[in-house]
Parts: sequence; structure tokens; C-alpha cells
Amino acid sequence: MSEENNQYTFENEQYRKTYWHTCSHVMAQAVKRLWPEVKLAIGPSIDEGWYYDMDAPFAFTPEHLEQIEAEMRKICKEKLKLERFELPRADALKFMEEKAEPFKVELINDLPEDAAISFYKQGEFTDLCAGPHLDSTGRIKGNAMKLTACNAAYWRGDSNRETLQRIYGIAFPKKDELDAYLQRIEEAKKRDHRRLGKELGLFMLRDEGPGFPFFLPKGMTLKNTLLDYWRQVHKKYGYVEISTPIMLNRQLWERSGHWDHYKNNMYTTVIDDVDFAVKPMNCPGGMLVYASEPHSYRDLPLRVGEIGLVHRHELSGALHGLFRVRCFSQDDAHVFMTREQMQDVIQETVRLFDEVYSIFGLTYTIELSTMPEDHIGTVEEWERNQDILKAAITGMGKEFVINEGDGAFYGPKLDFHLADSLGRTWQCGTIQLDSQLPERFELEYTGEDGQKHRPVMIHRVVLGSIERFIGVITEHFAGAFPAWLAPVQVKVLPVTDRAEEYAKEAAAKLDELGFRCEVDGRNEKIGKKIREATLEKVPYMLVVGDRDMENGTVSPRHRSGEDLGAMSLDQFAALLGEEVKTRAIK
RNA sequence: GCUGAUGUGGCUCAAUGGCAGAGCAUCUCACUCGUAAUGAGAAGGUUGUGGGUUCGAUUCCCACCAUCAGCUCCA
Repeated sequence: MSEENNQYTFENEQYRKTYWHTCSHVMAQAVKRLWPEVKLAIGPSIDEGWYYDMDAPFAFTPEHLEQIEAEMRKICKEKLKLERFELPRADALKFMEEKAEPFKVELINDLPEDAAISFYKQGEFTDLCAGPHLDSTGRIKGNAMKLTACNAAYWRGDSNRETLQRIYGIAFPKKDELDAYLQRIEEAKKRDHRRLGKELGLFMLRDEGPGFPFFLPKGMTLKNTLLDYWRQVHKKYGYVEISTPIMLNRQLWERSGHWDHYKNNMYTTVIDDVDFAVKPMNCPGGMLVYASEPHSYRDLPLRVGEIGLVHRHELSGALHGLFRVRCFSQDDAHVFMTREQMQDVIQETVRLFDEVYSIFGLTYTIELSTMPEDHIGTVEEWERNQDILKAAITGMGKEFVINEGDGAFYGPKLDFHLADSLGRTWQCGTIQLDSQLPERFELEYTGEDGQKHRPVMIHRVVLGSIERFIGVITEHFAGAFPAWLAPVQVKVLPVTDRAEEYAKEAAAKLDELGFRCEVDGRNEKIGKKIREATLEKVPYMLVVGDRDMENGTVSPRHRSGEDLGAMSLDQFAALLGEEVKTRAIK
């Protein structure tokens, strides 16, 4: 999202990673010097810095981190040489067993038979490691290094195994680069949608409903404006819209497979002795709609959209503002088609995604998620569908990474990830291929040959969750939404009460023209009104005073601080109208 | 769910085992002002919830709830 966030003076990525990897060894060495009883797990470099997972009999605190940093600086000053050596498997095991490092022993045991088992030694400290590394701890700039956090992590990412403590660090060749980095993190936090959502009156979360967001008037305006746009685009791409019930009976969910494969996340209840589930997905309802009448091959592809409110019981620790909630609106759609149409439909869908994301100036990365352990359908079916997704996406010249075993239980999918202000990525769009549900619901269409055939389908969302998408764009625009999206587009600011009527008339006229407009009629100085409207990130302020009343003008000012000078209200309306119509970002 | 931290007026944050404080916002009054904060006054809190220790708890202890960071999971 923010390109400027990735400029380091490190010559290249490989060197950067090597530098950070050596930092992680220095950190582990420091910890072992201070607390020899700590057990080491793994410590790789990551996109920004490094971490090391450890098992300690006490919890690391910020004070511990300072101690570790101090020891690390010492190790840097000692200029210890890093030396690589290899050991045969038996000796390697013996070595780590003697050091009483159970995690390392497990790692060695899991290495392939023929793998070279390499170690890096610096002073008294030796770690199992494939490398590469810097040649000396003296290459690390001790005062341009910081341990940033200490958190929990499961050993080998498995929630059934030990909970380890993960210490994160970051380092640069120069102190001022570290300072700039930390400053950037602080700036990014100011864009946090949870903070802006409160400041701008968009939404709220309450203890009474953890993970169930409340939309406030301004947030609701934003949401509705977004959906108006969504409907406009989808109409253009040939979609129709439906709405299916929020709750359906158990029989339906058993048929769709959700009762067996998704029950842990579903809210269920019993009504008149019948089990019901609140929908976690819209598809089964969509299947019923398709199955409710006969279809011809001439109707395909049939594109059916639904802004559907779904509920999923997510783990409490996973909740995160609007990014991860328990109830959200999906801008869902199911496209039913013949096998021959699959590739075209997928490509058409990606073009729709591109159109929508570019309106917001958002970029994305694509992941292809393949067959999970818990799945329905045959391996052949899965592979065939995965190949179709691959072919469609490479055919458009787009890149993707494979996310092994992360598909939905009914089919493989392409996920579109957008980044938040801290560079964390959130899945928004997804295109999921499904030949299972049509089977389970015995969907049919009549082909050219007069015979019944089974359609295939995709499930797809562009925005993903309206809530998450609003969170992403709030951070992306730092709350300063483009005029077409801004909950309030114009704030009319009378200089004195003499201008209040005039201000109200101007607002009424703008309102009539379809703009979202407010008047700040408080008895405050114009400077204060401007300050507050600016902080509210209203795109345009219209200052109106005696001079304007005399000349029949308004004096617009953009939130950026630009004073547009006096002009007629019609002129201003034309200017704003153009900005809204083109969905300009300014 | 797991590990750790946090929870004080609407918001941002102080303070203390002994009467809980500030700024902003709110309300009232004065000021009528031309491009980022006019001044004065008033009101507002049984310190997340429930237990416990204590003469006394907002502070110490326990449980629960929620939030934050991360893991796991996912739109």
C-alpha cells in the first residue's frame, strides 16, 4: 500500500535477511547468557526484522527485553566470528541433546535423511542453522537495533503443542533509519481504523456484543454509498440480486455439508423442536433459489448476487475491530455456468475485481488455496478445478502464490489480499470454485441437446466483508475518504450568525442536488469551525460571511487547506459534482 | 481458544491502602468574529463485573467479561 515503507539502505533483500538472521542468533546468544535455562526453538528473519521462539520458565517483560538488548550490544562489540560446520546426524543429535535443547533435537530428527546438518558458531554459542550469516557479530550496529515485542506462538504453529514466547526484533545499518522506522510505525497506528472509526463516528463495538459491530449514522452512510456503487458495477457485469433468509433448518445445512464441516463456527438454536442455524455463508440459500425453477443453457452463466448478513462464531482472541468480526455482510454472488464457461467467467470476475479495487487505488496479492484435509469431492475433481483457476489467472498475466491445503471444504479458491496501514494483509476478495454444491443440491440446466446437465458454480466476493473493506479503506485513506464516499461531503460554515440563514439556504440547495451537507451554526469563531471540520476530514468547507452574502458567493476550502476563493454556489456544485461523478481521489 | 498486557466521566489521560483529578467534548452566559482552538462559569465518575483480604479497596488477591499484541483460524 505505501511504497515508501520499504526503503532500506540495505543493499538488497538477501543481505537484509542475512543481517536480520544473524541478529536473531545474537539475540538467542544474549538470552542464553542471561538465562541458560531457556530452551531455543526457531529464529528466522521475516519481512521486517526477525523473531526467535523460546521456551522460558518465566514470562518475558519489557524490562527483560532491555536487558537482552544490552547484552546483544555487548556481543556486537565482541566482534565474534561466525563459523559454519556440519555434523553427521548422530553427532548432531548428541550435540543438541547434551545442550538440553529438545526443540533442536526434534528439528534434527525431522530433517530428511540425506540433508546436511549445519551449525553456526559464534563465541560460546552454537545454533542449528542452514544459514547464511554475516561473518562477524561486529557487522551489526548495536544502537540501530530494537526488540519490538514479545508474544506467544505455538511450537510449529500447532495449537495442540507447547506455547512458546516469541521475541521480535528489528535492526538497521544506521540509527536514524531505526528511528525513521519506529516513527513510521507510530504514524501508521494513527490510521488504525478502530481509532478513526471512533473519531469519525463510523462504528462502535460494545462488550454486550463482542465482534458484532454497530454502524453509526456516518458509517451507515459510507456503507450505503459503497453498496450503491457495488450495485451499479454488478448491474454492468450482468448480475441480478437476491436476498435469502438469515436462518435455515438443520436439514439444509446437512445437505450443504456445513453441518458436518463448519458446525463449530455456526450459531444454532432450536425452534419447535427443530434445529436451526444462522447462516455462516449465503450459498445454500442461493442453491435453493437456483433449484426453484428450471434453467436453460441459454441462461448461463447466471450471475446472482446477494449482500448477505452472515454470522460466524470466531475465537474470541481472533476478533479485531472491523477486520475480524463475528457478524458481517458479504457482497456475495454465485455464478452458475457450464464447464466450458469456467475460465471465461473467472477472468471476467477478476476484471470486475480490478475495476473495483482501482477505484479505491488499492493493490492486492493473489493466493491460490488448494485442497484441505477436511474436504468433500474427489482428488481428481479438486486437481481439475485447481488447474482451471491457475490457467485463468496466468492467462491474464497475473502472479499468485500457492497456499497449500487452505481451500474451502467444497473447493479451491483464489484469495485477493489487501494490506492495512501496518502492512498486515487481509483477505477481501475471493473466487471459490465449487462443483460439490451443485451435486448435493442436484442443480440442473437443460442443454442444447435437450438433456439435463449439472452446472458448476463459483462463489465470489469482491469487497469480501463490507465491514472489513470499510476498515481497509478507512486506513488506506487515513479517514479522508474521496468526496464520493465521504459521509459528509460539504460543511457550510457561517462566519457570524448574520450568515446563518444564507448558509442554511446553500446547504438546502446542495442537499437538493444530492450532496451530503451539514451546517455548523455554532456560535464559534470561523477558525475553530475550520479546524474541526478539517479534523472530521470533510472534503469541502464552505465559508460564508457578509462578503459572500453581498456578492452571492460561497468561499470553498478543501480539507487539504487549499482555499478555492469565492465562487457561485452553482460553480462549486459543478466542481464537486464532477469530483463525485469521476470518483476522484484527492 | 492459547500466552502476555490492559480496563478510571462521552473522548484522551493523571493519581492514591484513607474525601478520585486535568484537558477536550456537553450545558449556561458574554463576545458577532473571514480560513486550524475567544473568555468565564456549571454539570458529569459507587474507577469493567462479581467475590475475597482489610477498620477502610479504585489501589492488594481470586474468578469472570471485554479490549490490545501475537499465535491458531478466517471474509
